[in-house]
Amino acid sequence: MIDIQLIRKEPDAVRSAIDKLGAEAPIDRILQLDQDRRELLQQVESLRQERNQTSEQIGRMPEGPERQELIERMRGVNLKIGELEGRLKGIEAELETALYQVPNLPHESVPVGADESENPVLRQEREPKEFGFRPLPHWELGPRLGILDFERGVKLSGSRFYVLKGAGARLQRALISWMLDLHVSQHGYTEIYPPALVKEQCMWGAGQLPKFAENIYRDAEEDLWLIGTAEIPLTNLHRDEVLEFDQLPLSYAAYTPCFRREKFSAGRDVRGIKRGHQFDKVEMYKFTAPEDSYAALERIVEDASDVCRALEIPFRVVQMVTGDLGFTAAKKYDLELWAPGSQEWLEVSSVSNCEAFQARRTNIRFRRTPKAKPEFVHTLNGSGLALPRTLIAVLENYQQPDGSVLVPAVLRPWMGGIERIEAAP
RNA sequence: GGAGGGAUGGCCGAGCGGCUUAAGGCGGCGGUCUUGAAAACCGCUGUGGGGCAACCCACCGGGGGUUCGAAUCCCUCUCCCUCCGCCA
Repeated sequence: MIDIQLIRKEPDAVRSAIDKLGAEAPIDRILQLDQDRRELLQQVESLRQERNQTSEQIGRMPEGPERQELIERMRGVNLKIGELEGRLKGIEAELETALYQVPNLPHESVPVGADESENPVLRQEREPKEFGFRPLPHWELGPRLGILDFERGVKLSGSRFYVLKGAGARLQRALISWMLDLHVSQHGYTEIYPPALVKEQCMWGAGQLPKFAENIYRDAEEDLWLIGTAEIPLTNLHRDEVLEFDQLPLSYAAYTPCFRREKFSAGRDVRGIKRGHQFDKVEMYKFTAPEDSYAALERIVEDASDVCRALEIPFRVVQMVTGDLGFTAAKKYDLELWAPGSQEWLEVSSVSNCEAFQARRTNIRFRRTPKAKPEFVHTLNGSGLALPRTLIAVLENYQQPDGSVLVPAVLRPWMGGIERIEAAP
């Protein structure tokens, strides 16, 4: 959430920032509730002060009519306190609900735009190569090679599920291990294996709730929710902690499965493995001091870019305009790999600086000096990378005229030396 | 799933319903002493909120209740520990 102080002090700036997002937020209601809350709070506190002082006095008094009279009076004061507290509680609950609905505000450097069609492409590395034949989309290539089975995926779990088999399954596993090793040994991340089921509180903390409730799977009996991204457990890893300044930045890399209902994408990308209900992802995550977060954002884009570079597949970096920032990001970039068979740029990574938005929701702070007041950290996340789409890009870019697929050189050590994936005879 | 035990400040650990404004200790910070350090002694040592100054309010795992007054009594939930059952 954003800082209530900011809403209180500069409501017009907040309103215009939310306009740029193309979003809506109950700013007027928040201002009213905030004012009501403070007025009530002062009344309640002065009554409580009276009760505390009088009760102490009663404790010291001998039995007698005077003491009884004070006790009687305090009964009345208590009644009043109870009534005011009830009202205060209601207002605070409503205020919190309203604050949780306010999206993060865009950083001043983010270009204003209505939607994704206005996202500028910042740069591109490598040109799509000439194949000399018509490159196949992965949904044809995979089944022909016997490494991708849609029918059996549907048999097991319904639409948007598939089975990877043989060299296909191994290729994904190789990608996961290689990416994690790259981030851990070359980019300074600490590997984390987090739970894929988390409490509802974690969903609010990471900003998945309240907006994306329809897209989340959850257990009907327990308070356990399936993560749509490792960003969720990683955000909450340090919930309610006060970190030391010299610990920062904390950099984590995690491999997890991700689960999404895809209710918002009904009918879109139904072919292939581009958008499923379950997919794997390697995620990068950082906790930084506020003044360092924008340098860290660029750093994560580079870390994700290194993956694309090493795979020797054309990719580009796209900046999200204000209208495409989503709920939690103040600034966001996407990385897209070229898929020559599908003939499209595939979003394989999304890199965001959430500033203090998630830290405020999860109460994650740090102290500059041992005596200093705790401040909220900044949090950043970026895919590094999403597996199915990376797999698509590898298969489609490395396909050969004879229908086989070469294994990218960097992956061969993780593939037991296999250099080429060929259809079983 | 069943039975029992527990949860108190950064840590350990006391706490008959009212001088608890949470004892005491450890650790940490500052000071005195010292050439310096140690020791000793003295003081300070949480978070959030409101006023934005003095100050006030809340917080003893969470929530609710009893009372003029709750760390303390009652209900409930969560987590941890021990044992039993089940289990990859």
